[in-house]
Amino acid sequence: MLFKIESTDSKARATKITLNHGTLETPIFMPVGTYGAVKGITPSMLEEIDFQIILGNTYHLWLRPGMDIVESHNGLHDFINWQRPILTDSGGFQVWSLGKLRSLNEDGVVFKSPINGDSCFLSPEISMEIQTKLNSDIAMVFDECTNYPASKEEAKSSMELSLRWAKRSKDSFKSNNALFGIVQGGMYKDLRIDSINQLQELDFDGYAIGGLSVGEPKDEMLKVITDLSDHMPNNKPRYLMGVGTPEDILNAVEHGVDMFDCVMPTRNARNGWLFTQFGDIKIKNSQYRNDLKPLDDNCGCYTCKNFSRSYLHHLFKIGEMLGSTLNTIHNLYFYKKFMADAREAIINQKFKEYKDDFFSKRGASHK
RNA sequence: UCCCCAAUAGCUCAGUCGGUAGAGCAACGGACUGUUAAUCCGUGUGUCCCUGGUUCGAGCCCAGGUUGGGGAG
Repeated sequence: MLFKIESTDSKARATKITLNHGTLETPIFMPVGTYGAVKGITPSMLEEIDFQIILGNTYHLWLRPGMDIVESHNGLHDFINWQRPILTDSGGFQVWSLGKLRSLNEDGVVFKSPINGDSCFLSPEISMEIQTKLNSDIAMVFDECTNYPASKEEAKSSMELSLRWAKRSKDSFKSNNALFGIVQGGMYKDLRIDSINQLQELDFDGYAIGGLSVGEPKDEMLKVITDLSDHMPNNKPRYLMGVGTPEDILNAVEHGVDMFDCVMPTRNARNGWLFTQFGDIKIKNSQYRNDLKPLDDNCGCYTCKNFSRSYLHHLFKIGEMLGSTLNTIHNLYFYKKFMADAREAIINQKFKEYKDDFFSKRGASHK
């Protein structure tokens, strides 16, 4: 993996990350394709919008279709016909989200498969083995996502377990792909700094901030990001996991984060929530029933260039899958565009103006 | 002409022993942050077909009628 900082504007950075299947230009948003599919949209549409990397998930792909199927395709890229970079999450977050269905010990996590109730076991070593078979360009260490809220003792012991698992992940990872560490520590600044410092000693290819967007208030999330901004290594990519709204993302870019993923543009699209530069549109609302305008006059996406709000309203109301697809195209294009604009603004030393303008156009309710 | 059946929310229908009614869908809102999510959560004032009767009390029982469906001549 090659990493190069091209430009900075205050703490915000524009960088290039070269991986085995291609190069990322940051700040970058990565659409989520948990099961090896970005829901509602084809790989060719993703290429047309020009996404440079998508996510897959160790946990889900391991349970279904299983590694034998992926291996018979020589890895995830051929299985899903996506030849650009892929990042895989380790399964830590998914196992955490199973809640009561799991039990955790030093070795790893025992959980019941939500698919058939089978007892399954996931550990750092197994997660690394799966991710190696998937051949993702970026693998993530197997971590424990700390609950919110958590006492300092709980957050500390969770963070320390994640560190021990990070070391085991690193030790067992035999691949020429990249491996990122994940910072934990709850909402506690000293724990977060301990976590990043100790992860750095293990020397990962990049560092992710985990354990956010788990129900905490926005100001606490932003505080963790700002607490960490001066402690994360400059010469490596920084990835904020699972975030978020456009405003959350730009706030994090301002504090030096390079990479983001979130289900929000794709999931919200399917649920009729469309993002635009002038604020968000809930397309199912009756006010759009006979609205002949596109979602956004200035948007260059396929949906906006060809279809009215009225038509999208109709498709949503009748439950037509084309509505999900057109909405997904629009939301992903919006995310791609505002990230590309942010990158350009950083290169032109105008990030602060860009961000202020973006926030004010979208309205105060989106902070 | 007679017999039988039905009539309850915009639609399709529940409604127990008589105690002034509730589901699904639709409609209208809201939510969604490393996807168990094309998902989830809210919002129901309605001549219970009409008119009488019985009863402390009727969507429910009785009588007559209206409308619709089926059957017999």
